[in-house]
Amino acid sequence: MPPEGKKPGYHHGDLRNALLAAGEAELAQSGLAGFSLRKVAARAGVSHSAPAHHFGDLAGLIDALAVRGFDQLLAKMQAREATAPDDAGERLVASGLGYLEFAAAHPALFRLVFGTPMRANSSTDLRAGAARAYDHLEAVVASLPGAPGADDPALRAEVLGYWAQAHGFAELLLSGHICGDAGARIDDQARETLFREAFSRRRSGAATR
Amino acid sequence: MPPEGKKPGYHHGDLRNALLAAGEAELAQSGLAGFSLRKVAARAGVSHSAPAHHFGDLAGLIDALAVRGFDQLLAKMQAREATAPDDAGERLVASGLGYLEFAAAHPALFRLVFGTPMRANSSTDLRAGAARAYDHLEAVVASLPGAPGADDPALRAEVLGYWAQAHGFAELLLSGHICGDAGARIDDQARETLFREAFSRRRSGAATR
DNA sequence: TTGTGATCTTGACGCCGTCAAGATAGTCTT
DNA sequence: AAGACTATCTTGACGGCGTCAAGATCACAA
Repeated sequence: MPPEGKKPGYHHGDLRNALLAAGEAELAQSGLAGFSLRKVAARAGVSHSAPAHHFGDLAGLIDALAVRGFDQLLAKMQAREATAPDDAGERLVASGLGYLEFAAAHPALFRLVFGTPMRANSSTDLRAGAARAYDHLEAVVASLPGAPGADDPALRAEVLGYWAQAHGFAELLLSGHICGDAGARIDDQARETLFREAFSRRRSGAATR
Repeated sequence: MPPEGKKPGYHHGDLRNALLAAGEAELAQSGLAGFSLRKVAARAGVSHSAPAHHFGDLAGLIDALAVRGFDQLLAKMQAREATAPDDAGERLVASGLGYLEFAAAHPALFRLVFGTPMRANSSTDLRAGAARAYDHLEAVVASLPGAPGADDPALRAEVLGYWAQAHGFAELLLSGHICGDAGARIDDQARETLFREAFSRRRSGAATR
């Protein structure tokens, strides 16, 4: 039976995607702390070791979820850029705001994506997803007036500088180190204006050297 | 028996500190993934539920380790600043390099420190440790020529901008998204020059607006 | 000497990831 | 059409985990 129709009992038909969806739902609802293979399986309505056949082990499921997470992150960035005025600088700011938007909307998934170190044993899918996101950011940075050329190694430093600032801002937000005046969770709008200010203050060059 | 001499059997004498040291050793050796209360207890040579009396539960031990981690992080920043020339900008760069140095030297502890969100239920010790680190960075930023005044809300944005960039760089390093040319782990020296370049490119103001 | 409270151990519980073995259902061959 | 094969999913078991309740041991003070 193709990935259509109800579950006829023993065989699911599209269990892999169902498990990924259940995993995202579990992350969104219960966070990353108590994330468990058995809960995901139960949410999908299958036995506790059904996921093993599709993902191998817990690391495999996390890897697959991270691939989807990277794609969603990139999509958020692009969606935000599409709303920006036709200016390279504004597009870069919008890209960062999309980054923050994703982290705030899916904190557990964001932490999962960047939680497992990207090593040689990571799946090629995951490496490809990360490369897609990086390449997109690089293209945005390269379109800035006065940016280093595509073959200039300084471009890498430039891209990493922007990426690090947006990523650090997102991490500090999720860690609770950037909060409202009363220590409460920061508002969506306040988050954006604060990032805009911090981001453009840096870009205008405040000080020495 | 005061916290001196060998362990006379049943009572340890200084178990709390011994458990904290064992926890750091366990983090350094086995990382954050398989970190377990029982392993820490075993490493300290006590039964599996001895830590409960001193830390309550696993979250309590992690909280206490995070407090020490914040202090070590701040110490690394200050140590690096002490080696910098007497210039506000250089001191800021050195502070960031100390931040990176700590993250690279104690990756699991670094992730533990920023892993658990800082919420209202965090211990006052932890909040104080985080505040000490922030206040120090704020002082360094405030000493920059042309920096906003201590009462100017723009100072906060400025501080967060610098913090976010250093923190993001550290996180991306630990995530393996900043690596050498062949995808291998980046060298200590290469890390520093790359951060210096990314950091100062931003500060010199590369582009529009 | 006799408590008395702090400290640590022992044992149990349920949840976890993983593995081995078996049941079931499509698919392919003849 | 019948049988075999393979992919898929279930069941049951194992050790490790955090946590709790109960008991053992020690330091110290009355």
